[in-house]
Amino acid sequence: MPSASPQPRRPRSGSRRDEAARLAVLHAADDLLAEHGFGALTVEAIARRAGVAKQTIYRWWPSKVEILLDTLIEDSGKHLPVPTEKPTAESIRGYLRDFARFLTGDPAGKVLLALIAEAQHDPGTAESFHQRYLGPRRDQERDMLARGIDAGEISPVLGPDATIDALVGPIVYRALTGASIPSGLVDALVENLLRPRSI
Amino acid sequence: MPSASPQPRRPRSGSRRDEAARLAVLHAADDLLAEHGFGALTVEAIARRAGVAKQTIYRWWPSKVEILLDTLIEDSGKHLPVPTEKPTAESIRGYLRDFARFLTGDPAGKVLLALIAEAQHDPGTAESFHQRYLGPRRDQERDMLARGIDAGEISPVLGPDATIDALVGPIVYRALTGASIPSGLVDALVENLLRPRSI
Amino acid sequence: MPSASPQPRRPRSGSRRDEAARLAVLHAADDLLAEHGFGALTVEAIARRAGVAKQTIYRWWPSKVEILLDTLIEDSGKHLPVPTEKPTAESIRGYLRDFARFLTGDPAGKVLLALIAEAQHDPGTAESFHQRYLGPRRDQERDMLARGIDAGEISPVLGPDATIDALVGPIVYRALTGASIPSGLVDALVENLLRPRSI
Amino acid sequence: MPSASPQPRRPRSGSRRDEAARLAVLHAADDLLAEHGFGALTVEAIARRAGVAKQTIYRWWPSKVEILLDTLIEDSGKHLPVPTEKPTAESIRGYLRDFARFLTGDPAGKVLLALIAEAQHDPGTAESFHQRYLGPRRDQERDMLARGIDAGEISPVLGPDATIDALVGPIVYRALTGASIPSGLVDALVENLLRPRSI
DNA sequence: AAGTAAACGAGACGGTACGTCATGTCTTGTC
DNA sequence: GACAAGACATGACGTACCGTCTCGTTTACTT
Repeated sequence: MPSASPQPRRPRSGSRRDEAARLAVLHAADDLLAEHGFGALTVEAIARRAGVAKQTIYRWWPSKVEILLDTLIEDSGKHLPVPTEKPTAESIRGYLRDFARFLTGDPAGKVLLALIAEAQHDPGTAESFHQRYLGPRRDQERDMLARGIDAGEISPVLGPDATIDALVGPIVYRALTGASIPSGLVDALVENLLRPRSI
Repeated sequence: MPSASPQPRRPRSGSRRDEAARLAVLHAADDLLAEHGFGALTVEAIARRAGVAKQTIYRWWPSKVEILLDTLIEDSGKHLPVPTEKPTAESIRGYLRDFARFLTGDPAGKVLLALIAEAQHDPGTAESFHQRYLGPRRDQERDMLARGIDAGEISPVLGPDATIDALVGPIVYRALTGASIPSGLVDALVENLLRPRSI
Repeated sequence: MPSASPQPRRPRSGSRRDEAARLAVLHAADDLLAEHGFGALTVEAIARRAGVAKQTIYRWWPSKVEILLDTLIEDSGKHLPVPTEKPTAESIRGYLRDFARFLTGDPAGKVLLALIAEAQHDPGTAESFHQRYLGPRRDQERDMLARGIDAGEISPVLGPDATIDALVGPIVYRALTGASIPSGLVDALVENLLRPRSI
Repeated sequence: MPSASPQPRRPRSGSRRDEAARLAVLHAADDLLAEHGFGALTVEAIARRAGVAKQTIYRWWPSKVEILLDTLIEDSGKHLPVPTEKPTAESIRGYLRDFARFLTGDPAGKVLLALIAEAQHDPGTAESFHQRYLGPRRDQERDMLARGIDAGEISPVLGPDATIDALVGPIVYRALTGASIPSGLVDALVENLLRPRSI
């Protein structure tokens, strides 16, 4: 269970990091984003709502984006795990449906969308977002696909990354444009891009 | 060809809008975004670079987002027209390839990505963006598809909107995550989602 | 009856000055000062309330101070004439009492106070204020005093200007500090500074 | 010797007020008024010249008028103390002469004139000016007078406040109208309004 | 138990941008 | 040519956050 923040830090003396403050910041950020949108997500507002000094935030997070990344990594690990066993076509379809539900229904989905957005505005965010979230998750998804291919369950018409983008892209795009994601769309994507051998 | 700015406004007397100022603002915004990123795109910076008073900007645009929308509408009309004649599978493939090139190569493509991003942060932007850009363009794209179906050139496996999202989504998603868009991806999407009757 | 504004102007061709506009501006300025104070007295507000274009104001008055001067000269000529006949000690006392009433009661008195104030802030105002109002009025007051001395009615203990300042100063000062001006004060000043021969 | 600024403020923790910034603001305001007049006295200009952030000014002073009041209170306490011992007619004459010199010669005198002026334009200024400057000083002056009377040194022909206004009014009025203040004027006022028993 | 050092709340500070207002100049079309 | 209308460049307004920097207080590990 690695902490998302910089270093565990084992000081030779003195106080340790205040876990209550860390959680308060994370929750305050989450709540502010959910309740008032990204525009209201300022360091000052987070500090105010968390009952924490600004300095405490700056001490542990280089930017508010990293706070969001911390919450996203934690939440998406819990609410949207990449299937690691029995990678059938069916389980992949299930993962994509969960992903659609996560994006449109879960508050943490809003965090993901906000980070995709912020990455367009700021190169530093893009860098961090890839290294801490997109990259690791993509690795897991590639694994999932590879195991499905090995098991003869699927036979994609595209290379691994292109396949994932072709599956995930429409879902993300619809979420970004505020559209709903009908399960028929997911099914059709899986049907046509993974070509399960059953056909 | 509707003007991108608020209202044509034909006052019975008094000065008319200064076209030079309008263009200076549009170009300043474009240039700032391209050169220094969205973070540097402040109303003050636009005014400074355009040699224009802040008030002149606020007089004609409710927000900097509308400035970007104006440039996007103008530029994407010029650099990325939706094919209106002979809608063959081939011309649709061409349109999508142009779209990919627009997103990754054209400065105006960055504007589109920035607006998608900003729409996540601000509901007002989302609203405006849909009404002034996404909606009208989607209408043209639906038309293109419909004429292709009528001509017997294509036979999509999904409904019109879902088809477009399935084609465009992966392209946009790769652009948003900073990935290149190989033409093989576009070809495969067209191949598998439009099922041209020639197969 | 000289017009207070620049020149009567007898243009060889074209329209003449619009008297209605001139009066509208004067009254608007007066009303705004009376109703909302000097802070609300902007050229824009005057134009708005007078139903007049800003340019019309700038065409005829170099600054809003000159507008106030125009109204002050007109009003103080009407409401507070310097006694020109029979300059007895009594009539001088009467003039000073009228002056006190003018300053504290008449809306035009507020204009005078506002001009004294504005003259502290702006040298141009000071210059104009002296030449167009204070100077001429002081000349009349000096005349009044001189005729009183000639008639043997009064015998001031100070020179003419110092006498007038010693009489007028306390009245103005109390008005400036928002204090009332009891008639006893005026009487005592006259009593002790003019030394009427009756004593 | 009460501090001129709002509240001493003794927060239980956190940074204290930066005395250097406070002085820089006071001096910047003084200097700007002296060098470029009231028109140049903007909060932005003060901040610029003091090398201080605008917010620092707004944090401690509700308006630029209060800055001037702070400097006036400090300077007039130093350069123009009200005599507290041996209140002879002579010492009162001296005080009035000092007052005249203060108004026409001392930079802080310009501050006093500017505040009298600004009080005409803005009721808030008037209120503050009375409570923080005019009132307390008037109290001291009344004391001075009362002790002079008790000592049998003077015997004014008017009540206390009227006497002070009759003495101070002409001095202030001449300063406001840009006139010099000859010592003969002060002497004559004292002579005729205080009736020292030696006559 | 006393000493010490980091983390903490509070918040002042120099900045930058916000969106609004008034300035004085100008241009356009009407009378 | 005067006028109403109003666009324009300029610059100050007062507010909100930014990220940095002290302050004292608390806390927990030394010694």
